[in-house]
Amino acid sequence: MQHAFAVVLKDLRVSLGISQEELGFKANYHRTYISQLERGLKIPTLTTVFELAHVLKITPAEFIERVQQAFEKALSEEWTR
Amino acid sequence: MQHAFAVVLKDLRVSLGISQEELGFKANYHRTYISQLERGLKIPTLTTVFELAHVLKITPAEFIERVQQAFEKALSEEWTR
DNA sequence: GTGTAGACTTGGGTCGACA
DNA sequence: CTGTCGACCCAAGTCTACA
Repeated sequence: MQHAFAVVLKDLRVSLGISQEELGFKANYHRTYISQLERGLKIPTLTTVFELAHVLKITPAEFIERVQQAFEKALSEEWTR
Repeated sequence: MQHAFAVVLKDLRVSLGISQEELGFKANYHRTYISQLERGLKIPTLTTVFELAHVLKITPAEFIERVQQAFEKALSEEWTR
């Protein structure tokens, strides 16, 4: 689940063509924290998700939906193994 | 924003007709913590949102969407004052 | 059944430095 | 530009108890 969030976050950031530094700066989070999020080392707070979504130009709900899908996909791949 | 989450959480719980105790039990969180969430004293982690959504029989994305709407509504009411 | 208080542990989030 | 380390602070989440 932390991993699902991590992947989606990185995908969104890369597809915007911005760096971790830039994302961190715009969302008011430390550069190293973004790094930790993208590696699934930390899991954000709801408020953090809202801030990140804002910078990533996506609604929080859409953001979560993608996490959900990535999560379920990971689960189904577990099952079929 | 914490307030928006609080309201939505309480609404969902009440509409299911279950107590804070029961919600806490089913989602594996302490009773008093649910109380704090519903009063906007604490803001949950993403994983917590997922667990709560599960017990509340709603998808995390829908859950967040409702929070979003409650949040924007609160903002617009600020504006028009 | 819920609010609140206080004390406690874990993990979110910061920050500087170096590869 | 990113990963990682280590130290730090504060908020998430627990738990007991009493109104």
